[in-house]
Amino acid sequence: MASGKATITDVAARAGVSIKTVSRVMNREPNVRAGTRQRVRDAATALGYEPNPAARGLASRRTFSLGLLYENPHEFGYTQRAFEGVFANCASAGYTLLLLPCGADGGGASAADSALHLVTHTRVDGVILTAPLCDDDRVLAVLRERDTPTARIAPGKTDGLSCTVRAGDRDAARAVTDHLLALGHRRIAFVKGDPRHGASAARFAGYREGLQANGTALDATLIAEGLFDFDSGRRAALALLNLPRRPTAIFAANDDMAAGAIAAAHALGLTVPTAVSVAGFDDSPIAARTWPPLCTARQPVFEMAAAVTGDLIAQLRGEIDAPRHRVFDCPLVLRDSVSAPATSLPACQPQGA
Amino acid sequence: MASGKATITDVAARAGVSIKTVSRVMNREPNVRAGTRQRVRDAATALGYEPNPAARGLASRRTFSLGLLYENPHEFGYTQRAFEGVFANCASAGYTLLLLPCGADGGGASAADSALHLVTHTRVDGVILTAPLCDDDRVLAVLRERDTPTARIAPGKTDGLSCTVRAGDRDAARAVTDHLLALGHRRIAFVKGDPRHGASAARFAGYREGLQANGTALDATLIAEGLFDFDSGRRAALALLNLPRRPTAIFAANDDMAAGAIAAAHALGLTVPTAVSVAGFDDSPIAARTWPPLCTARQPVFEMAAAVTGDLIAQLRGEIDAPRHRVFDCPLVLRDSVSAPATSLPACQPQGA
DNA sequence: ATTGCGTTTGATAACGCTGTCATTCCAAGC
DNA sequence: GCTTGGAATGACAGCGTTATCAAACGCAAT
Repeated sequence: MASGKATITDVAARAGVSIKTVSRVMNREPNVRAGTRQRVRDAATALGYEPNPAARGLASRRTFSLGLLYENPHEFGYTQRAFEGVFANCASAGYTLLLLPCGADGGGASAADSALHLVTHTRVDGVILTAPLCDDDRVLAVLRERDTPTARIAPGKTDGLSCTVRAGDRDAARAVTDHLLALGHRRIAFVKGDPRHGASAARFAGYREGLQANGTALDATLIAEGLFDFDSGRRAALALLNLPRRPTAIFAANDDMAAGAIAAAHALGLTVPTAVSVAGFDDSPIAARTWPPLCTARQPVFEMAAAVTGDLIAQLRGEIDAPRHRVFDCPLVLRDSVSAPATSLPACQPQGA
Repeated sequence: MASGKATITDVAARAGVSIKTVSRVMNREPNVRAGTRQRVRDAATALGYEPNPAARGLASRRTFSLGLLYENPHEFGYTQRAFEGVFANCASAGYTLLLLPCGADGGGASAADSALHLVTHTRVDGVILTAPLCDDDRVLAVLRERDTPTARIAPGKTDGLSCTVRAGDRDAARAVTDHLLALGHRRIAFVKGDPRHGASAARFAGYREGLQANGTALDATLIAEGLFDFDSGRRAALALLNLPRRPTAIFAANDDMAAGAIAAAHALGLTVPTAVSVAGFDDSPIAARTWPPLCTARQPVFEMAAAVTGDLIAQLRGEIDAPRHRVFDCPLVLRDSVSAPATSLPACQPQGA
C-alpha cells in the first residue's frame, strides 16, 4: 500500500526481526519459523516492500535476468510467439527478460559481439538463443568461455552443455509429405529453408523419407532453394511452376515461403489447390491469412520456448544437473491449400523410363 | 582481453589513479585531463573492464534500463518493428531493454498491475507504452504516481507529461480515401479499428473527411466495426459484400483486417480488385503477402519507435525540459489490391434521392 | 537441572560503484 | 614570491542486499 521506498531495514524493524531474517523470507529460504515468516510477510505487504534488484544483484552476484538473443526474424509471428513463451516462464520464476536483437537488421553488431555484450555488459544469468544463432560457433564459444548457462531453440545439433528444444521437424515433414502422397500427388516439389537453420535439413530429410517410403523417386528438378522468407519462396515457386512438367504440389519448408508460393501461383493464374497444392510448415499467423489458408504442420513455438526457458532456469537454480533436450511434435493442420491433384491418379504417374 | 572479472579498483590501480577518476572517465564526466582519461581508458581496455551494472544502479539509484509494455499484438510485424525501433535507440544510448507483455495473452496480469510490476520490481528508469496501453488511465496513473518518465506510441491524446509519437492517421486515411475516390469509387466501405486505439478514430475521421470533401454522402450501412485483427476484418467484409448493393471498395483501418477482407472476397468468389478493391493501413509485413498485395499507407513504425525512445532518453538525461510530441507521415503505398471499379463511373453514382 | 545438537536468528562484513566534499594542482595576477 | 580561483583528483561514506559465521534458542535425552 505504501510507497515503494521501503527497504529491507524498514521491514525488519516493523516485523521485529533482523534484516537477515527478512532476506530469508523474501528468498524462500528454509529455517524460518512459520510465525516469523508470516510476520515478515505482513510487514512487507504493509510497507509495499519490493527488494531492490540492484542491491540483490550486487550482493549475490546474480542479476535474475535472462537475455534473449535473436537475429532478424523471418516469420514475424514465429519470433513473437517465442518471445511470449520465454517471457511466460521468466515472469513466473521472477526473472526479467532482456531483449537483444543482433545481426544485419538488429543494429549492426555481429552475433558474437552481441553475445559478448550481453554477458559482459548486462551480465544476464543465462542466455536463450534462437535459430540460427544457436548454431553459431563463435556465439557458443563466447558463452562457454564465460560459463554462461545457455538454452537453444531449434538448434541443428545438441551438445552436453546447453538445454535445447526443437520441433520434430523430420517426422512432421514426413507427415506432410505422406499426406500429399495419400491424396495422389506424385510430383511434389520442395522448397528448402535457410541452410543455417538446423530445421531446414531435418524438414528436407522428412520430405525425402516420405517419397522414398512411397517408392517415389526424388526428382532433383523439383527441389528448390529458399531462405525461409516470403520472397525466396515466391521466386522458387515461380521457377517450379514454370517447369515443362510442373509439380502438382509444392511443399515449402516454412509458412512464409509457402505464402510466397501461393502468391506465385496466383501470379501465374494457377488456382490453389485445384491447379497446384501448397503446404507449409510452422502454422505461423500467416498460415491462416493466405487464400486459401495454408495446410501446414503446427510448431508449438510458445510451448517450446516456455519449456526450454523453464529448463534453463532450473539449471540456474541447480535443480537439474544435465541439460535437457526436448522435442515437440508438430501435428498436421489441414487447410484448403491442399487437395487431391486435378488430374486424377493415373495421369500423375511418372512417365519417364 | 583479460577476463571480465576486473573491477574499478583494478583499473584504478593499473592507471595509477583513484577509483573516482575511473568512474569519471567511464561516465564521460568533465574535468579529467586528457592524458589521465587516456591512461584510464587504456587500463580499462587492457583489463577488459566493464562496469558492474548492479553496483552502478545501487549507487546511482538508476538502472539504465527501459521497460517496453505491450498488449497482445494484433499485427505481429507491427509490434516486432516497434521493438526493433525502441531497441535501436536503447542500445546506442547504453540502455537495456526489458520486455513486458501484459493483458490477456501476455500472462494474465492486468495492464496496470504489469506497469506497477515494471516500476517497483524491475525499477526501470522509463517506460514505453504502445497502443492501446498508452491510453489506459490506470496504467498512466501508476506511472505518474511513481514519477516514472513515460513515452507513448500512437496515443489517442497527448498530455504535458509524456513524450509521444503518432502517425498522421487522419491525413493518411484521407489520402487513401481520396485515392479510391479518384479512381471512381463511390461506394467505399470502411472497417473501423479497435476503439481502444486512438488511431481508430483518427483513421475513420480521415475517411469521412475524404468523402465529405468529395461531396459523397456517408452511407452508414457501409461502416463496419472491427478490432484490428484478421478475423474481425474478414467477418466485417463478408457482411459488407453480402449487402444488396455492395461496396466497390473496402478500406480497412489496418492491414490485418484488410487481409481478412481479401480472404472474404475470395471466399465469395469476388476477384480483388476487379470486383472489389481493398485498401489497408500500416504497410505491415502482411500487406506484401496477400494476393493481390495490399494497397495501404505506410506507417514508419521503426522510425517512430526509435524517435520516441530517443526523446524519452533525452528526457531522462535532462536534455529536454518539455515532452516532445512527434507526428510521422504515412505515405500511400500503391499495390494491386486497388483499381478503378469494374462498372465505370456512371453506374457508380448514387441512385437514391 | 544439565548436556547435546539441530533449528532459528542476528551482527557484521562484503558486493562494486557513485556522490559529496575536501584537497591538490596549476596558471594567471599582483 | 605569494595569492587566488577554477580545474583536477582523491578519501570516504553510503547504496540495499546477501553471505558468513557466531549466538541464542528449543527440545530430547541424560
